[in-house]
Amino acid sequence: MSKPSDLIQGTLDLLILKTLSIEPKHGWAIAKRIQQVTEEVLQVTQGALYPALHRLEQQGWIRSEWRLTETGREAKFYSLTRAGDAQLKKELSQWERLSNAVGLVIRMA
Amino acid sequence: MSKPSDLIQGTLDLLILKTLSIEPKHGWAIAKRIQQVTEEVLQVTQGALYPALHRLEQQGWIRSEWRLTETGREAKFYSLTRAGDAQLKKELSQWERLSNAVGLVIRMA
DNA sequence: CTCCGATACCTAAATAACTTATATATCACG
DNA sequence: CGTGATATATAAGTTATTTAGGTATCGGAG
Repeated sequence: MSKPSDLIQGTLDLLILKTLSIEPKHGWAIAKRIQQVTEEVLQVTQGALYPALHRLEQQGWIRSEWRLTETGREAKFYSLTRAGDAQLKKELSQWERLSNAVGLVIRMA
Repeated sequence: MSKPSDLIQGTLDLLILKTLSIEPKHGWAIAKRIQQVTEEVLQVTQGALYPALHRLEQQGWIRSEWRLTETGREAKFYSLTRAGDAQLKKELSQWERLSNAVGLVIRMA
């Protein structure tokens, strides 16, 4: 099944913000979605997930609200704030910048 | 001059190993090379550089030797070991795997 | 000749993000 | 009624980094 290998440090905020930019979701669903989209390459464990969500909420980038899931269970739904959208754009361009730079190094002759 | 923004956490070992796979270099020169190749996007500070070099040497992935630089100064030259070359390949494929996964998330509809 | 900026090495304290482990509770299913 | 999936959460420990120091040599300007 290939080892989990998890995350690239510092990208979790970006992954969460991007996921929420599609539509509001609760924590568990965010993690599931990221794993699904990446074909299980990225594993978002609870110990990383919940602190990250609280971090982002404290920054004012996301906001939460208890609602019912499709399956009728209580869950904390998070949605992107306007500031969060701006932050997402920042983190996206930062990621492009840095990951391209890594690419330059690993492809250097 | 655009903010430094430095590194993606966990990629420094890869950057160093790759740089040394071209040719042996001393620490200072490794840092300079990475900055140069990335057009100053990646900044390798000394506080990150030297501990990383010691880490890699302890793992047996690089080996060191005092020699003279082109400008006639003593410096510790590092070169890749066979194990280091294997490790480089591992880290390269790991990077591809993970950074592609991030790409999937940030490009998801 | 002396001072300064660049080269070259190094370490320590603090911070941040993550991993691992644990805890709780509900729901669906057999 | 017990188990596995859903759902949230925190605590302890690890690790890589940032920030801030410290040492020393060399070349060139003044």
